[in-house]
Amino acid sequence: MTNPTLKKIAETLGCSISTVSRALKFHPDISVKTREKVLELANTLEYEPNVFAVHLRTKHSNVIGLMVPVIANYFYESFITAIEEESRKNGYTLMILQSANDPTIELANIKLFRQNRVSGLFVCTLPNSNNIDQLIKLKELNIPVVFFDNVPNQTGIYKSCIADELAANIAAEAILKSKKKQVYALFGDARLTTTQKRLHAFQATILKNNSLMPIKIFHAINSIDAEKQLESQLANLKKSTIVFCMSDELLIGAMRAIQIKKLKIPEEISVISISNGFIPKLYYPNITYIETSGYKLGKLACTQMLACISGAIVVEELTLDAALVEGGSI
Amino acid sequence: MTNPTLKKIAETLGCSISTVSRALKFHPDISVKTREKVLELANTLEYEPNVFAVHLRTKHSNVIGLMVPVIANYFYESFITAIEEESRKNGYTLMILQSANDPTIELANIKLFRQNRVSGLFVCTLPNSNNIDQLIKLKELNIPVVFFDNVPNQTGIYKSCIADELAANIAAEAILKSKKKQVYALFGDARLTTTQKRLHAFQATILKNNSLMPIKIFHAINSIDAEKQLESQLANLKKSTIVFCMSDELLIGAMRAIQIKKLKIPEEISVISISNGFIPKLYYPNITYIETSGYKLGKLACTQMLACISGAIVVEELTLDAALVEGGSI
DNA sequence: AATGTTTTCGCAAAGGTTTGCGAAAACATT
DNA sequence: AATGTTTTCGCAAACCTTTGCGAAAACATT
Repeated sequence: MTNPTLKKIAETLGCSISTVSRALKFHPDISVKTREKVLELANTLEYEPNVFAVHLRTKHSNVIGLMVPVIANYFYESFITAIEEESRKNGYTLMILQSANDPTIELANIKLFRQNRVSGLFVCTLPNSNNIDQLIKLKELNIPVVFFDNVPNQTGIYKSCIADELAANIAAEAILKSKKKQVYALFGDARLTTTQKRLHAFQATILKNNSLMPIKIFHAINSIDAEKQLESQLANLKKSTIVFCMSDELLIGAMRAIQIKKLKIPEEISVISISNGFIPKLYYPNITYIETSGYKLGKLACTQMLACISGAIVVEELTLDAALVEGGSI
Repeated sequence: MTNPTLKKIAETLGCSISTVSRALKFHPDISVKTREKVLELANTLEYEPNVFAVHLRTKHSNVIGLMVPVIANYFYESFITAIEEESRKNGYTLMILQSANDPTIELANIKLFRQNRVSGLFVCTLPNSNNIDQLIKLKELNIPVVFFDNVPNQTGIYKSCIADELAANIAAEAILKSKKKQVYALFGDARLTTTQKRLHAFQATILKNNSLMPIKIFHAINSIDAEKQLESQLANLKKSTIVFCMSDELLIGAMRAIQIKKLKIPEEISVISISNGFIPKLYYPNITYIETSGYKLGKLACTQMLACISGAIVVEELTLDAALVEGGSI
């Protein structure tokens, strides 16, 4: 018998559907004797509740949505890993969609999440997103939304963030402490809130210390861009130079430029980055970095999400700690 | 009005539910006049069909399942990226689960996929999986399963594979051509079918050429293991040595060992790897590699899956091409 | 006007589960 | 035996959509 249902079990057992349903969930109304009978038949038939019917009745599925610009990214993949682990542990499954850096796709994905009545949604918005309103409207449908990484710049929404400011501060302090004579600081897309936060905190720390360190700020949108920009600077490299990268993506580009020039780290050039930790350890000496773990952020965001779903009172903005991990690159 | 339904629209319009349903899908039975009325109200109310009800009725959801040991992996993430793209384009959403190298979780995940009546399932099985039968049984429920990467060693199932043998052959030929005096060949977990295939083809090619090249074969289960094993070999490095890595994971470990020893590539040691292409380009000179694109494999597997779902006759085993990408590491 | 044809729409069932409420059955109390 | 209490279970509605079939309404033909 394929696809056994409550009805079929009831019919073969000569009892009602509701009895079967209740027996299977150990409802006290059902006598032990009939419960045993039901359980036995259900087992041999390998009965499994039809999730579609359950969803229809309960009006929600145990699915958590997750949208990222791209999956194939050192940061997002570790975030996703954490979310998947926690979701599974808590009886949820994960619906993952990429917005592919396209606001149109982003909007279509939001619609999909809405139609699927996800129990909650993790979103990293696009830098050029125009769909924030649509996301906020999900609250009306009782779908909690937790923003992470690139979060909208407004209050009244749930956010789980890297300690962008703290990380940038730590980086700036490490750079000041190094007393290098030239700093090249590579930042990402200026439209991203993470970029803005990191840049602002970075500059603030430098200023606060009244440092006369000559700092050149660059904005690069990807690793190739970073490589090119740094390469042109390295043409006439001064002694005692340190390169700062605000992300793994940029670090990759910077490292390529440095390797092509055959510069020895840290003798001829120093490097420091904000990173997940994976990329810095590919090189030797390991690159010194300020850790911003996507995995830990995922765990943090999950606590926020689960609290939201359970209806608890939730802090709007959670921030993950950041700490310096010494490599040998300074 | 929250959650507008056909019923509500019908009531406010004073017509029947079926009329509304048909009007919304431009059924010819419905007159233009009433259709317009329905459409207008549905628009202002932002009506969206309740997917749960649709699923219950149609007995399937447009969800494709995907199970990998871990998401955070250079190969899988690109595979996932491709699957997500194609799924979205074809109106499917993706349900991603990790088996986390635990057969128990793998089994639980299979159950989840079954319960959710996924339209199809992509699986990379675990090396120590004992759940192959469960996966094959899904066929009875009309759920096509496409195995990829580490595929079971049996016929009668759908597989999308890297050209393991071809890639290993190309690597072996490149190594033979290099005429190096010592070869260290790093292979992965011996229980994986990919490892077995690559090792076998590698050795066959070497043998076929009657080469007297001294080759040392190693098995490493991860990058740290690879690093340690290679490190002990590099202690007394002979001139004219080449290192082969059958995967990115191993390449990372090998490169760490090489960098720690401060060996210059390719002057003091040569490197060649089978890879996705991302890791080899982090270094300079770029590591020469035989490309096995997870992204392309994803696209290939999707064609197989979509054909299966549509009920077409499908070739059981698809194999992706492989080609040498020259870096400067030999 | 009577009959035939087409257009337009509603009834009702099906898909499977859950649950409030009521009823029958079993048992206990006087 | 009559009444009260508890145990045990079934009815039926609700969740929402889809669709075969039949019926009413509108129109055309003779």
